[in-house]
Amino acid sequence: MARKTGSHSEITGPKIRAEAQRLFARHGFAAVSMRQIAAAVGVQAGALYLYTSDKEALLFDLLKSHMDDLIAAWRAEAPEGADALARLERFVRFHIRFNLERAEVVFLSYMELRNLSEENFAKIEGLRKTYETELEEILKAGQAEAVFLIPDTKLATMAIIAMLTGVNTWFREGGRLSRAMVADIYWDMVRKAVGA
Amino acid sequence: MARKTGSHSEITGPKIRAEAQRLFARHGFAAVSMRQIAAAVGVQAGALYLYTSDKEALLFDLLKSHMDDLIAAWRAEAPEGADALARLERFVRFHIRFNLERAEVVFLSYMELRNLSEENFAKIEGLRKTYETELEEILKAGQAEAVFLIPDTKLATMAIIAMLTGVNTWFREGGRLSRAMVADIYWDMVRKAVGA
DNA sequence: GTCTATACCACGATAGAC
DNA sequence: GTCTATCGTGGTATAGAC
Repeated sequence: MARKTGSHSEITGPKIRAEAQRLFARHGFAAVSMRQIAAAVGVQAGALYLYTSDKEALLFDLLKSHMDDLIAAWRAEAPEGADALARLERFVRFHIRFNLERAEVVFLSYMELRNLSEENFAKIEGLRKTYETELEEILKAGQAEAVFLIPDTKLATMAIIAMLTGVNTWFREGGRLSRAMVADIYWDMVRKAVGA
Repeated sequence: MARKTGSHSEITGPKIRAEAQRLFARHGFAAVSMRQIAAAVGVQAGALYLYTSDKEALLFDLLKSHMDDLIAAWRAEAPEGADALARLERFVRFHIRFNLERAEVVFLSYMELRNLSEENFAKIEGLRKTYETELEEILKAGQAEAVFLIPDTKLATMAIIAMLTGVNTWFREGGRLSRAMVADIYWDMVRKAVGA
C-alpha cells in the first residue's frame, strides 16, 4: 500500500472495462452511451477519457484481450504430441468451456465487429483466423493419418466452430444438461461428422 | 393505372423497407438514423412516419416478414411423405439456399433482436422456435426409425442449425466453391453427424 | 403524400476548476 | 483523478404548409 491518496486508477480502469463489457453485451455498442458506462462505474462521463482515448478503443481493447486470451489459453492446453483424434477432442471441449465461461465478450466478438475501424477490424479478424487455423491443422493432420474422412477441411473448420460457438446462444446454467454433458454430446457429433 | 397524382405510396413503402434492411444490415440498427434511411429512399425524414409508426416497427416488420417467409417456404418444400433421411437432406439444402439468398435479413434476424420490445422479441423467438421444431421432428422421426443415431435430438437441432447458418458468415459468391458444392459438403457432414 | 421547419433531447468529447 | 460545465452535432419524432 504505497499510495494513500484518493487515487483509484488501479480499480477504476478494470471497472470501466467490466461495465462496458456488460453494457455492450446487453444493449449493443451503439446503443450504450459513455454516460451510461460512467454511471455504472460511479464516475462522471469525462473521467472515462482518462482511461480510454474514445469509445471505440474501449470496444477494441475488450475484443483484443479476449482474442489474445483465447489463443494463449488454447496453446497452453493443446496436446502437442497427441494424435489428431485426441487433439480434436481437446479442442472441442476447450472451445465450449472457454466460450461458456466468457459468454459476454464472446457475444461481443461476434456482434460488434462492425463498430471497429477498418484497421482494428482487420486485427481482430487476423486473430480469429489464427485460432481457426489451429483447428484446421488438426483436421488436416487427421486427414493425413486417414483417421478422419472430411470432404473439405476448410469447410469442416467453419462448420465445427459455428456449431460449437452456437452453444452460447442456448445454454443456460441450471438447465437440463450440465456443461460436461453438453461437451460430451457435442464431441460425439463432431467425431461422427469428421468420420472418425 | 387508376392514379395519376404525385402519389408514390406503392413504391415508397417497399423502398423504405429495402433501404432500411440494407442499412441496418450494413451498419447496425442503432447506428442507422431515420435521416439516413430517408436520404437513401429519396424523401425527407418526416415522410417515413407515413409508413411506419417508429423505427422499431421498421425493424420488426422486416424480421417478422422474413420468419413468415422462411416457415412458409419450408412447408411448401418439405417432402411430407418421405423418410427421415430424405427429409433431413431436403432441410439442409433448403436452409443453406434460403439463407444465402437473403443474407441481409438473416444477418439482421440474428444480430438485432436486442433492439425489439419484449413482446416483439417474443413473437420472433416464437417463429424461430416453430422453424427449429420442424427440424427436430425430422430428427426424432429418424431416431424412431433407427436410421439416425443421435445422443440428444434437441442439441442436435441447435448444432445443425448453427452449423448451417454459419455458412452465411464466410460464403462469398464467386469463391472457391459454388452454392451447390457447399450444400453437398454440408449435407455430407450433417449426415455423418446424425449417424446415418 | 411529401415538404420544410423545428421541438426537444441525448450524444461524444473537451476545458478548466479543484 | 475526478468534477462541473459546455461545445457542437445529430438523434427521433411531430406540426403545419402545400
